[in-house]
Amino acid sequence: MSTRGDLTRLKILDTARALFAEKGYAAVAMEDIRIQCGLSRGGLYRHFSSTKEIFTRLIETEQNNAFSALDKAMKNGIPGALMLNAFLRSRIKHLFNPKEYIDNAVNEFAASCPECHALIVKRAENSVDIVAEMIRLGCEQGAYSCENCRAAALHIICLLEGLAKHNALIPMTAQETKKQLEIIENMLK
Amino acid sequence: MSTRGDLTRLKILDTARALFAEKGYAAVAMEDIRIQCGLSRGGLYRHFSSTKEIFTRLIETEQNNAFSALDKAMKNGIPGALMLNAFLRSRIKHLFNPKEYIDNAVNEFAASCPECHALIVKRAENSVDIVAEMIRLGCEQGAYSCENCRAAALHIICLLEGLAKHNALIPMTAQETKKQLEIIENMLK
DNA sequence: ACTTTTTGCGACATATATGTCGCAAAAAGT
DNA sequence: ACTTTTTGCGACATATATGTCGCAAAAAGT
Repeated sequence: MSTRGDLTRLKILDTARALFAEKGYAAVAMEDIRIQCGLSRGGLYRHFSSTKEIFTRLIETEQNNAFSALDKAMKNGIPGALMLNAFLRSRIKHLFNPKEYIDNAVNEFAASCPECHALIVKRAENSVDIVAEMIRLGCEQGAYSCENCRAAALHIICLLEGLAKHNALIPMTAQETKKQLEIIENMLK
Repeated sequence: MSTRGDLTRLKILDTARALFAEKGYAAVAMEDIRIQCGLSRGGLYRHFSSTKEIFTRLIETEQNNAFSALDKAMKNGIPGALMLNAFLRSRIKHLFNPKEYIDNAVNEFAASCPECHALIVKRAENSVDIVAEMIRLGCEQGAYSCENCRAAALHIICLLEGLAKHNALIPMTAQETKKQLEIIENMLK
Protein backbone atom coordinates (compact mmCIF):
# COMPACT_ATOMS: atom_id res chain seq x y z
CA MET A 1 0.00 0.00 0.00
CA SER A 2 1.96 2.87 -1.34
CA THR A 3 0.16 6.09 -0.52
CA ARG A 4 2.31 8.45 -2.53
CA GLY A 5 1.20 7.19 -5.91
CA ASP A 6 -2.39 6.90 -4.74
CA LEU A 7 -2.41 10.53 -3.71
CA THR A 8 -1.17 11.79 -7.04
CA ARG A 9 -3.64 9.53 -8.80
CA LEU A 10 -6.45 11.08 -6.77
CA LYS A 11 -5.17 14.53 -7.45
CA ILE A 12 -5.04 13.81 -11.15
CA LEU A 13 -8.59 12.49 -11.14
CA ASP A 14 -9.94 15.46 -9.20
CA THR A 15 -8.15 17.97 -11.34
CA ALA A 16 -9.25 16.23 -14.49
CA ARG A 17 -12.88 16.15 -13.34
CA ALA A 18 -12.88 19.89 -12.75
CA LEU A 19 -11.30 20.50 -16.13
CA PHE A 20 -13.76 18.23 -17.92
CA ALA A 21 -16.61 19.95 -16.11
CA GLU A 22 -15.35 23.33 -17.14
CA LYS A 23 -14.32 22.73 -20.73
CA GLY A 24 -15.81 19.47 -21.94
CA TYR A 25 -14.12 16.23 -22.83
CA ALA A 26 -12.26 16.87 -26.05
CA ALA A 27 -11.19 20.34 -25.01
CA VAL A 28 -9.02 18.90 -22.26
CA ALA A 29 -5.58 17.61 -23.20
CA MET A 30 -3.23 15.53 -21.11
CA GLU A 31 -1.05 18.61 -21.22
CA ASP A 32 -3.72 20.68 -19.43
CA ILE A 33 -4.13 18.12 -16.69
CA ARG A 34 -0.39 17.79 -16.33
CA ILE A 35 0.07 21.55 -15.91
CA GLN A 36 -2.88 21.95 -13.55
CA CYS A 37 -1.44 19.16 -11.40
CA GLY A 38 2.04 20.61 -11.47
CA LEU A 39 3.40 17.34 -12.78
CA SER A 40 5.98 16.64 -15.42
CA ARG A 41 5.27 14.83 -18.64
CA GLY A 42 6.62 11.54 -17.41
CA GLY A 43 5.06 12.03 -14.00
CA LEU A 44 1.56 12.11 -15.43
CA TYR A 45 2.04 9.36 -17.98
CA ARG A 46 3.33 7.09 -15.26
CA HIS A 47 -0.25 6.94 -13.92
CA PHE A 48 -2.54 7.48 -16.88
CA SER A 49 -1.82 7.26 -20.54
CA SER A 50 -4.74 9.19 -22.01
CA THR A 51 -7.72 11.38 -21.20
CA LYS A 52 -9.86 8.47 -22.28
CA GLU A 53 -8.44 6.33 -19.52
CA ILE A 54 -8.92 9.08 -16.96
CA PHE A 55 -12.48 9.78 -17.97
CA THR A 56 -13.34 6.10 -17.97
CA ARG A 57 -12.02 5.81 -14.45
CA LEU A 58 -14.09 8.80 -13.32
CA ILE A 59 -17.27 7.28 -14.71
CA GLU A 60 -16.58 3.87 -13.26
CA THR A 61 -15.98 5.06 -9.72
CA GLU A 62 -19.04 7.31 -9.93
CA GLN A 63 -21.04 4.29 -11.02
CA ASN A 64 -19.72 2.16 -8.18
CA ASN A 65 -20.54 4.82 -5.61
CA ALA A 66 -24.08 5.15 -6.91
CA PHE A 67 -24.66 1.43 -6.73
CA SER A 68 -23.31 1.02 -3.23
CA ALA A 69 -25.45 3.94 -2.01
CA LEU A 70 -28.52 2.37 -3.58
CA ASP A 71 -27.76 -1.05 -2.15
CA LYS A 72 -27.47 0.43 1.29
CA ALA A 73 -30.83 2.21 0.98
CA MET A 74 -32.50 -0.93 -0.31
CA LYS A 75 -31.14 -3.08 2.49
CA ASN A 76 -32.35 -0.57 5.06
CA GLY A 77 -35.87 -0.82 3.64
CA ILE A 78 -36.24 2.90 2.92
CA PRO A 79 -39.63 3.67 1.31
CA GLY A 80 -39.64 4.30 -2.46
CA ALA A 81 -40.87 7.88 -2.28
CA LEU A 82 -38.21 8.80 0.26
CA MET A 83 -35.51 7.13 -1.78
CA LEU A 84 -36.55 9.01 -4.88
CA ASN A 85 -36.63 12.26 -2.98
CA ALA A 86 -33.16 11.67 -1.62
CA PHE A 87 -31.96 10.61 -5.06
CA LEU A 88 -33.28 13.78 -6.66
CA ARG A 89 -31.76 16.04 -4.06
CA SER A 90 -28.40 14.35 -4.23
CA ARG A 91 -28.45 14.35 -7.99
CA ILE A 92 -29.28 18.02 -8.16
CA LYS A 93 -26.62 18.86 -5.64
CA HIS A 94 -23.97 17.18 -7.77
CA LEU A 95 -25.33 18.17 -11.15
CA PHE A 96 -25.58 21.82 -10.21
CA ASN A 97 -22.01 22.02 -8.97
CA PRO A 98 -19.80 23.59 -11.65
CA LYS A 99 -16.77 21.58 -10.57
CA GLU A 100 -18.56 18.28 -10.69
CA TYR A 101 -20.96 18.51 -13.59
CA ILE A 102 -19.37 16.39 -16.28
CA ASP A 103 -22.61 15.15 -17.82
CA ASN A 104 -22.15 17.36 -20.79
CA ALA A 105 -18.69 16.01 -21.41
CA VAL A 106 -20.11 12.52 -21.05
CA ASN A 107 -21.88 12.61 -24.39
CA GLU A 108 -18.78 13.79 -26.14
CA PHE A 109 -16.87 11.02 -24.48
CA ALA A 110 -19.46 8.52 -25.69
CA ALA A 111 -19.01 9.77 -29.23
CA SER A 112 -15.26 9.35 -29.06
CA CYS A 113 -15.08 5.56 -29.25
CA PRO A 114 -17.26 2.44 -29.25
CA GLU A 115 -16.25 1.14 -25.79
CA CYS A 116 -16.82 4.58 -24.35
CA HIS A 117 -20.21 4.63 -25.99
CA ALA A 118 -21.15 1.27 -24.52
CA LEU A 119 -20.08 2.37 -21.05
CA ILE A 120 -22.16 5.52 -21.21
CA VAL A 121 -25.20 3.82 -22.65
CA LYS A 122 -25.15 1.40 -19.76
CA ARG A 123 -24.81 4.31 -17.35
CA ALA A 124 -27.85 6.02 -18.85
CA GLU A 125 -29.89 2.83 -18.78
CA ASN A 126 -28.98 2.24 -15.17
CA SER A 127 -30.17 5.69 -14.16
CA VAL A 128 -33.56 5.18 -15.75
CA ASP A 129 -33.87 1.68 -14.31
CA ILE A 130 -33.08 2.84 -10.81
CA VAL A 131 -35.59 5.67 -10.89
CA ALA A 132 -38.27 3.46 -12.46
CA GLU A 133 -37.73 0.97 -9.66
CA MET A 134 -38.12 3.65 -7.00
CA ILE A 135 -41.34 4.89 -8.58
CA ARG A 136 -42.70 1.37 -8.78
CA LEU A 137 -41.90 0.90 -5.11
CA GLY A 138 -43.57 4.19 -4.30
CA CYS A 139 -46.67 3.08 -6.18
CA GLU A 140 -46.85 -0.22 -4.32
CA GLN A 141 -46.55 1.66 -1.08
CA GLY A 142 -49.36 4.00 -2.04
CA ALA A 143 -47.23 7.15 -2.18
CA TYR A 144 -47.54 7.51 -5.94
CA SER A 145 -50.04 6.51 -8.56
CA CYS A 146 -48.54 6.21 -11.96
CA GLU A 147 -49.61 4.08 -14.92
CA ASN A 148 -46.31 4.18 -16.74
CA CYS A 149 -43.38 4.12 -14.33
CA ARG A 150 -40.78 3.82 -17.07
CA ALA A 151 -42.04 6.86 -18.96
CA ALA A 152 -42.11 8.82 -15.71
CA ALA A 153 -38.57 7.72 -14.91
CA LEU A 154 -37.34 8.71 -18.34
CA HIS A 155 -39.07 12.04 -17.91
CA ILE A 156 -37.37 12.65 -14.59
CA ILE A 157 -33.90 11.61 -15.69
CA CYS A 158 -34.06 13.69 -18.85
CA LEU A 159 -35.48 16.65 -17.00
CA LEU A 160 -32.61 16.48 -14.53
CA GLU A 161 -30.06 16.36 -17.31
CA GLY A 162 -31.73 19.23 -19.09
CA LEU A 163 -31.93 21.30 -15.93
CA ALA A 164 -28.28 20.65 -15.17
CA LYS A 165 -27.30 21.65 -18.67
CA HIS A 166 -29.37 24.79 -18.42
CA ASN A 167 -28.01 25.50 -14.97
CA ALA A 168 -24.48 25.37 -16.30
CA LEU A 169 -25.37 28.27 -18.57
CA ILE A 170 -27.81 30.18 -16.39
CA PRO A 171 -27.58 29.22 -12.74
CA MET A 172 -31.00 28.57 -11.27
CA THR A 173 -32.27 30.05 -8.04
CA ALA A 174 -33.16 27.76 -5.16
CA GLN A 175 -36.80 28.68 -5.71
CA GLU A 176 -36.74 27.67 -9.34
CA THR A 177 -35.15 24.37 -8.43
CA LYS A 178 -37.77 23.74 -5.78
CA LYS A 179 -40.54 24.55 -8.22
CA GLN A 180 -39.19 21.96 -10.66
CA LEU A 181 -39.13 19.32 -7.93
CA GLU A 182 -42.74 20.15 -7.14
CA ILE A 183 -43.73 19.67 -10.76
CA ILE A 184 -42.12 16.24 -10.68
CA GLU A 185 -43.93 15.24 -7.49
CA ASN A 186 -47.26 16.45 -8.88
CA MET A 187 -46.67 14.35 -11.94
CA LEU A 188 -46.32 11.21 -9.87
CA LYS A 189 -49.46 11.73 -7.82
CA MET B 1 -24.12 37.77 -56.22
CA SER B 2 -21.43 35.28 -56.66
CA THR B 3 -22.92 31.83 -56.23
CA ARG B 4 -19.73 29.85 -56.27
CA GLY B 5 -18.41 31.10 -52.96
CA ASP B 6 -21.89 30.96 -51.44
CA LEU B 7 -22.19 27.32 -52.33
CA THR B 8 -18.91 26.34 -50.74
CA ARG B 9 -19.79 28.39 -47.68
CA LEU B 10 -23.06 26.48 -47.38
CA LYS B 11 -21.27 23.21 -47.88
CA ILE B 12 -18.77 24.11 -45.18
CA LEU B 13 -21.55 25.04 -42.76
CA ASP B 14 -23.53 21.87 -43.44
CA THR B 15 -20.49 19.67 -43.14
CA ALA B 16 -19.38 21.41 -39.98
CA ARG B 17 -22.82 21.06 -38.40
CA ALA B 18 -22.83 17.33 -39.00
CA LEU B 19 -19.34 17.02 -37.57
CA PHE B 20 -20.20 19.10 -34.51
CA ALA B 21 -23.33 17.01 -34.02
CA GLU B 22 -21.33 13.82 -34.25
CA LYS B 23 -18.24 14.70 -32.23
CA GLY B 24 -18.91 17.81 -30.22
CA TYR B 25 -17.40 21.26 -30.54
CA ALA B 26 -13.80 20.94 -29.41
CA ALA B 27 -13.34 17.57 -31.05
CA VAL B 28 -13.75 19.09 -34.48
CA ALA B 29 -10.72 20.78 -36.03
CA MET B 30 -10.63 23.02 -39.07
CA GLU B 31 -8.61 20.20 -40.55
CA ASP B 32 -11.54 17.79 -40.19
CA ILE B 33 -13.94 20.16 -41.85
CA ARG B 34 -11.47 20.86 -44.61
CA ILE B 35 -11.01 17.18 -45.36
CA GLN B 36 -14.70 16.35 -45.17
CA CYS B 37 -15.43 19.17 -47.63
CA GLY B 38 -12.65 18.11 -49.97
CA LEU B 39 -11.12 21.55 -49.78
CA SER B 40 -7.53 22.65 -49.50
CA ARG B 41 -6.09 24.50 -46.55
CA GLY B 42 -6.27 27.87 -48.24
CA GLY B 43 -9.65 27.08 -49.75
CA LEU B 44 -11.27 26.68 -46.37
CA TYR B 45 -9.49 29.57 -44.67
CA ARG B 46 -10.61 31.86 -47.46
CA HIS B 47 -14.16 31.56 -46.05
CA PHE B 48 -13.81 30.92 -42.34
CA SER B 49 -10.85 31.37 -40.10
CA SER B 50 -11.81 29.20 -37.14
CA THR B 51 -14.30 26.67 -35.83
CA LYS B 52 -15.47 29.38 -33.48
CA GLU B 53 -16.48 31.55 -36.40
CA ILE B 54 -18.26 28.66 -38.09
CA PHE B 55 -20.14 27.62 -35.00
CA THR B 56 -21.16 31.18 -34.29
CA ARG B 57 -22.56 31.45 -37.78
CA LEU B 58 -24.52 28.22 -37.33
CA ILE B 59 -26.10 29.46 -34.12
CA GLU B 60 -26.92 32.86 -35.55
CA THR B 61 -28.71 31.58 -38.62
CA GLU B 62 -30.59 29.05 -36.51
CA GLN B 63 -31.66 31.89 -34.24
CA ASN B 64 -32.80 34.01 -37.17
CA ASN B 65 -34.84 31.18 -38.64
CA ALA B 66 -36.55 30.52 -35.32
CA PHE B 67 -37.49 34.16 -34.92
CA SER B 68 -38.87 34.58 -38.41
CA ALA B 69 -40.94 31.41 -38.02
CA LEU B 70 -42.35 32.71 -34.75
CA ASP B 71 -43.10 36.13 -36.20
CA LYS B 72 -45.00 34.52 -39.01
CA ALA B 73 -47.09 32.41 -36.63
CA MET B 74 -47.79 35.42 -34.43
CA LYS B 75 -48.91 37.59 -37.37
CA ASN B 76 -51.24 34.84 -38.55
CA GLY B 77 -52.90 34.77 -35.14
CA ILE B 78 -52.29 31.07 -34.51
CA PRO B 79 -53.64 30.00 -31.08
CA GLY B 80 -51.06 29.57 -28.31
CA ALA B 81 -51.70 25.87 -27.75
CA LEU B 82 -51.34 25.14 -31.44
CA MET B 83 -48.16 27.16 -31.65
CA LEU B 84 -46.67 25.31 -28.73
CA ASN B 85 -47.64 21.99 -30.20
CA ALA B 86 -46.04 22.90 -33.53
CA PHE B 87 -42.99 24.22 -31.71
CA LEU B 88 -42.55 21.00 -29.75
CA ARG B 89 -42.93 18.80 -32.79
CA SER B 90 -40.51 20.85 -34.85
CA ARG B 91 -38.03 21.00 -32.00
CA ILE B 92 -38.15 17.26 -31.47
CA LYS B 93 -37.77 16.61 -35.16
CA HIS B 94 -34.57 18.63 -35.26
CA LEU B 95 -33.24 17.65 -31.86
CA PHE B 96 -33.65 13.97 -32.54
CA ASN B 97 -31.84 14.09 -35.85
CA PRO B 98 -28.26 12.87 -35.37
CA LYS B 99 -26.95 15.15 -38.12
CA GLU B 100 -28.56 18.25 -36.71
CA TYR B 101 -28.37 17.88 -32.96
CA ILE B 102 -25.64 20.26 -31.93
CA ASP B 103 -27.12 21.22 -28.57
CA ASN B 104 -24.56 19.19 -26.75
CA ALA B 105 -21.74 20.92 -28.55
CA VAL B 106 -23.41 24.22 -27.73
CA ASN B 107 -22.45 24.10 -24.06
CA GLU B 108 -18.87 23.31 -24.88
CA PHE B 109 -18.87 26.19 -27.27
CA ALA B 110 -20.25 28.44 -24.55
CA ALA B 111 -17.41 27.41 -22.27
CA SER B 112 -14.78 28.22 -24.87
CA CYS B 113 -14.94 32.02 -24.70
CA PRO B 114 -16.89 34.88 -23.11
CA GLU B 115 -18.58 36.11 -26.30
CA CYS B 116 -19.61 32.58 -27.14
CA HIS B 117 -21.02 32.25 -23.67
CA ALA B 118 -23.05 35.42 -24.01
CA LEU B 119 -24.45 34.30 -27.35
CA ILE B 120 -25.55 30.97 -25.96
CA VAL B 121 -27.02 32.39 -22.80
CA LYS B 122 -29.16 34.69 -24.90
CA ARG B 123 -30.20 31.74 -27.03
CA ALA B 124 -31.27 29.77 -23.96
CA GLU B 125 -33.16 32.72 -22.52
CA ASN B 126 -34.95 33.26 -25.80
CA SER B 127 -36.13 29.66 -25.91
CA VAL B 128 -37.64 29.88 -22.46
CA ASP B 129 -39.20 33.27 -23.18
CA ILE B 130 -40.81 32.05 -26.36
CA VAL B 131 -42.32 28.97 -24.74
CA ALA B 132 -43.48 30.96 -21.71
CA GLU B 133 -45.22 33.37 -24.05
CA MET B 134 -46.98 30.55 -25.89
CA ILE B 135 -48.19 29.06 -22.63
CA ARG B 136 -49.42 32.42 -21.43
CA LEU B 137 -51.32 32.82 -24.68
CA GLY B 138 -52.75 29.34 -24.30
CA CYS B 139 -53.91 30.19 -20.79
CA GLU B 140 -55.62 33.38 -21.93
CA GLN B 141 -57.37 31.42 -24.61
CA GLY B 142 -58.55 28.82 -22.13
CA ALA B 143 -56.56 25.93 -23.56
CA TYR B 144 -54.25 25.70 -20.55
CA SER B 145 -54.46 26.55 -16.91
CA CYS B 146 -51.13 27.15 -15.32
CA GLU B 147 -50.17 29.26 -12.33
CA ASN B 148 -46.50 29.59 -13.18
CA CYS B 149 -45.94 29.85 -16.93
CA ARG B 150 -42.22 30.52 -16.63
CA ALA B 151 -41.57 27.45 -14.50
CA ALA B 152 -43.58 25.36 -16.94
CA ALA B 153 -41.62 26.81 -19.85
CA LEU B 154 -38.33 26.08 -18.15
CA HIS B 155 -39.52 22.57 -17.45
CA ILE B 156 -40.42 22.01 -21.08
CA ILE B 157 -37.24 23.46 -22.53
CA CYS B 158 -35.04 21.50 -20.15
CA LEU B 159 -36.99 18.33 -20.71
CA LEU B 160 -36.54 18.71 -24.45
CA GLU B 161 -32.82 19.21 -24.04
CA GLY B 162 -32.56 16.25 -21.75
CA LEU B 163 -34.59 14.04 -24.05
CA ALA B 164 -32.47 15.03 -27.00
CA LYS B 165 -29.30 14.29 -25.09
CA HIS B 166 -30.67 10.94 -24.03
CA ASN B 167 -31.89 10.23 -27.53
CA ALA B 168 -28.41 10.81 -28.89
CA LEU B 169 -27.24 7.92 -26.71
CA ILE B 170 -30.29 5.67 -26.81
CA PRO B 171 -32.67 6.50 -29.64
CA MET B 172 -36.25 6.72 -28.43
CA THR B 173 -39.16 4.99 -30.09
CA ALA B 174 -41.98 7.06 -31.54
CA GLN B 175 -44.20 5.78 -28.75
CA GLU B 176 -41.85 6.93 -26.03
CA THR B 177 -41.65 10.36 -27.62
CA LYS B 178 -45.42 10.58 -27.85
CA LYS B 179 -45.75 9.61 -24.21
CA GLN B 180 -43.40 12.41 -23.17
CA LEU B 181 -45.43 14.93 -25.15
CA GLU B 182 -48.56 13.70 -23.37
CA ILE B 183 -46.93 14.22 -20.00
CA ILE B 184 -46.17 17.79 -20.98
CA GLU B 185 -49.74 18.45 -22.12
CA ASN B 186 -51.12 16.98 -18.90
CA MET B 187 -48.86 19.23 -16.93
CA LEU B 188 -50.34 22.32 -18.58
CA LYS B 189 -53.97 21.39 -18.05
C1' DA C 1 -11.87 40.44 -75.96
C1' DC C 2 -10.24 42.65 -71.93
C1' DT C 3 -9.74 43.59 -67.18
C1' DT C 4 -10.90 42.85 -62.49
C1' DT C 5 -12.50 40.13 -58.82
C1' DT C 6 -13.33 35.85 -56.69
C1' DT C 7 -12.00 31.46 -55.57
C1' DG C 8 -9.12 27.58 -54.62
C1' DC C 9 -4.47 25.55 -54.39
C1' DG C 10 -0.45 23.64 -51.86
C1' DA C 11 3.99 24.89 -49.79
C1' DC C 12 5.65 26.84 -45.78
C1' DA C 13 6.72 28.34 -41.00
C1' DT C 14 4.83 27.91 -36.55
C1' DA C 15 2.67 26.10 -32.59
C1' DT C 16 1.16 22.59 -29.71
C1' DA C 17 0.23 17.87 -27.99
C1' DT C 18 1.64 13.05 -27.80
C1' DG C 19 4.12 9.27 -26.04
C1' DT C 20 8.78 7.18 -24.78
C1' DC C 21 13.05 6.68 -22.39
C1' DG C 22 16.92 6.55 -19.23
C1' DC C 23 18.03 8.51 -15.04
C1' DA C 24 17.83 9.89 -10.20
C1' DA C 25 15.56 10.60 -5.93
C1' DA C 26 12.34 8.94 -2.66
C1' DA C 27 9.92 5.41 -0.37
C1' DA C 28 9.26 0.73 1.02
C1' DG C 29 10.78 -3.82 2.05
C1' DT C 30 14.19 -6.85 4.55
C1' DA D 1 22.31 -0.61 6.43
C1' DC D 2 21.23 -2.50 2.21
C1' DT D 3 18.38 -3.74 -1.72
C1' DT D 4 14.34 -3.29 -4.42
C1' DT D 5 10.43 -0.89 -5.95
C1' DT D 6 7.94 3.19 -6.79
C1' DT D 7 7.67 7.64 -8.32
C1' DG D 8 8.76 11.78 -10.77
C1' DC D 9 11.81 14.29 -13.98
C1' DG D 10 12.90 16.52 -18.46
C1' DA D 11 14.91 15.67 -23.01
C1' DC D 12 13.65 13.74 -27.20
C1' DA D 13 11.40 12.18 -31.51
C1' DT D 14 7.01 12.23 -33.54
C1' DA D 15 2.57 13.63 -34.95
C1' DT D 16 -0.86 16.83 -35.92
C1' DA D 17 -3.22 21.35 -36.38
C1' DT D 18 -2.83 26.29 -37.27
C1' DG D 19 -2.61 30.23 -40.08
C1' DT D 20 -0.27 32.75 -44.05
C1' DC D 21 1.24 33.58 -48.66
C1' DG D 22 1.96 34.01 -53.58
C1' DC D 23 0.18 32.04 -57.51
C1' DA D 24 -3.04 30.44 -61.03
C1' DA D 25 -7.47 29.28 -62.71
C1' DA D 26 -12.21 30.42 -62.93
C1' DA D 27 -15.90 33.58 -62.91
C1' DA D 28 -17.84 38.06 -63.35
C1' DG D 29 -17.90 42.71 -64.99
C1' DT D 30 -17.38 45.92 -69.02
